[in-house]
Amino acid sequence: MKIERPRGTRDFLPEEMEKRREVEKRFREIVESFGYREVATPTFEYSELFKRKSGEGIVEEMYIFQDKSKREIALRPELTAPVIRMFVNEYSRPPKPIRVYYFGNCFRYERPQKARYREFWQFGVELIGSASYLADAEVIILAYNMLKSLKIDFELNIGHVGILRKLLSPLGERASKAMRLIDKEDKKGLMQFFAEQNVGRDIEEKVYRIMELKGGKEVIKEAKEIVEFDFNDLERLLSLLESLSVDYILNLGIARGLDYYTGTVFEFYAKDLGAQRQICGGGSYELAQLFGGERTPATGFAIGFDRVCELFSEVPKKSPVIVVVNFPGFENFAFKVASKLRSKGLKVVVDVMERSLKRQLSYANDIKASYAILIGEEEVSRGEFKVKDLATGKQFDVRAEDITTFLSELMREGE
RNA sequence: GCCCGGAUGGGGUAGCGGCUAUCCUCUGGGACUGUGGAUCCCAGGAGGCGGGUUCGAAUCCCGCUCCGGGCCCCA
Repeated sequence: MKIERPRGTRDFLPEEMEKRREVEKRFREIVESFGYREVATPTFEYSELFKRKSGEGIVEEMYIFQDKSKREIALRPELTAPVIRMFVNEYSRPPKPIRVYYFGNCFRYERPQKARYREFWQFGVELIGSASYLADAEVIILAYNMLKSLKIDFELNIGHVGILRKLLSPLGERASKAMRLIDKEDKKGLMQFFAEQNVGRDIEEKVYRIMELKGGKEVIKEAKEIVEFDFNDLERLLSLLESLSVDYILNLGIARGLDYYTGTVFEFYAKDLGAQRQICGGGSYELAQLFGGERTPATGFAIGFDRVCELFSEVPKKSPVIVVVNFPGFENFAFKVASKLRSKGLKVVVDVMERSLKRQLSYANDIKASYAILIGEEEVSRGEFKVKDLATGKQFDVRAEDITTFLSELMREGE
């Protein structure tokens, strides 16, 4: 009986992995160009960390187990909480703002479907210490650039939780519940809630109107007529984005069910991804105090790495491979030549199957090698190797001592 | 937790009650003892699991498992 992969997990074959590494490489280059530095946190944490952030309800969706000392452990379902925990525990002293990024696997016990897996990867950043709209602008621009670098089709939606909260402020504690319903776009539940709570007709109507507001900057004008709110930061944020040619849709219906979000929130949606369209989500928040730290403003986002990889269609360039082909008895020469070439940074493959020359060349062809170096009696006695261009079939005699420079130059030309 | 579809060699498939389970690809070898891609030949490898119906099941029925898509959820 074969052993299968656990449900919701995947194996990545070389081709897939090369693509993923290419995406990762581009992301790293961009975040680092913004001055973000990488951090890593444990794969598992006390489940309490995530419960505090997201509520008891998420227990259902987490991989939770007891370790041998009866500690309740959870495989991380996301990375913002661990990063903020790290900030609170041991990284709160550096000069503000702190710019960090992460790339790691996360685990959620959910029903798998297209672009949703039980083990998945998140690439994200946290910008900690600033409450300014400039911080929000920076991370939005950063996410925007990252996704653009993959040449994928997406739509950026920006909202602000403060507007709806202001509107709901007369409800006091009960506002959170309403925010959750708005977040879910549960219109029925919302109407029922308003009725039960005896919320005034006036507020109810205004909430519905705000939820519908979607479009360009002009939407703010309409919003101002509905609710008394300081739109200054939002306006400045949007102008800044516009001056940098960042396309966005202002969507005041974006809400968040959780109280730690403080202001700007944003989501990136991809076309052509079925039900799981969201490829990036973020916003400003305050979490540190929930984990025993000082109240600290932060903003950040997480990109659904697997989802963007599915959309990324470019085939990364592969560096050329050289195959050393040898006749029986010349294995030592083959290995030596290979070592020499590798030390110059070339990718070199030797025969380890003790096959015939013919089969070795056939294999070279199968793996799409660029060049083959032939080593046998003739070559060794003359102090020369034959270098065969596998694309053209042309063959050159090259002196043994010149082989590395000869091939290095060939590779440079090929670029 | 709910709904729909599916499961045949490593990958892609045909058969849909009855010969040794089809074809392509793949992998290894050979034709061809110092030169790849072509061709030919040989070899390798398969009906998810359990039960039922039947003289006989890959095929029909039931259950389970797993996979895919959607709902819910999405921190």
